[in-house]
Amino acid sequence: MNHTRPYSASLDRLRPAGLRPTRQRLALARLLFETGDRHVTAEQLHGEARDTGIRVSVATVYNTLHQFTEAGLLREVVVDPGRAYFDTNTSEHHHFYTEETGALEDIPGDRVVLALMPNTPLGTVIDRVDVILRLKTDS
Amino acid sequence: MNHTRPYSASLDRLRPAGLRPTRQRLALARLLFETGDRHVTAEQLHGEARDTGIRVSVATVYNTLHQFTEAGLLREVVVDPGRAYFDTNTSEHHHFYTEETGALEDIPGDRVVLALMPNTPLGTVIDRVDVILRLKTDS
DNA sequence: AGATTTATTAGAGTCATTCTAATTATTGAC
DNA sequence: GTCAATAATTAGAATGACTCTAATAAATCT
Repeated sequence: MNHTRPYSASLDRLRPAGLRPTRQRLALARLLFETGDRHVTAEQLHGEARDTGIRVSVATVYNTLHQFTEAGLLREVVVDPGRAYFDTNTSEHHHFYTEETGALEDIPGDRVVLALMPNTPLGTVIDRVDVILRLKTDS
Repeated sequence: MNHTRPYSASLDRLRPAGLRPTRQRLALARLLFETGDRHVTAEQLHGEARDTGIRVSVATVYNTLHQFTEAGLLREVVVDPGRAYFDTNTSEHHHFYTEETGALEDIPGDRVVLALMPNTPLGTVIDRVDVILRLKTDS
């Protein structure tokens, strides 16, 4: 970590996305991107910001997560009807999800291979392929 | 369709699940299972019941969908953070989902083949594998 | 039939998320 | 740098999907 220009990496992410480097966006970008790949909910991120002494409203956390997703900096992962997760790893990969605990993690490397590509319904094309391995604790 | 004993098929579904054959459950079962495979939300099913002249509360629609799912008569499909879909096809299969329209449909037959099985995290086993092909309308 | 158990219900409550309209920050032109 | 123009942030209200509560009603058991 470079403590002399702590925001420069985040700045470089926002600029090409056409997002003004506001105090809130820079701070949230640091929380999201400076500790390796991670999965967060809006509530979690808002809590972390609070704990780090950053004053940011819930609305801004939601706005920022969606703007980052649009800009390709984040990817939304749909595993739970009722809460949205965001993944800082935007490369092609899949997920383990443990419903009981809410734990969401990337499936390492190329451990999932899809041999597929059915014909899509008329007038549509594939936008994304999501594979979720739903886990339960073994009893 | 046998119009002389219109509820007998539904009855036969409820009995083994240990669910009392109430007026509401029988009516909802008919809506769900008598028109081939389908995908519904609670709101949709409640609307259909209303339109068919069945008086049933929202709470009961939710209760019934969850009880049917527990009993293995339905399967929940998670594609949208914010609304739950239920699928009357409980056999192993996967889904197309078009976010723009909310359209959810089964992927026919064996058109998806997963070659996988990564090691799961310690203390867990795979409960279910979900594959969602997210579609967009081609422009 | 009467007692017991289980379901249903209306409406209040909750939770994640989005909206609104007012305030504040950032930018671009001078 | 200053100032207007533009865009972002905010608190709090609003929404939407779902769950809970505790009272009533229906199904089952004896």
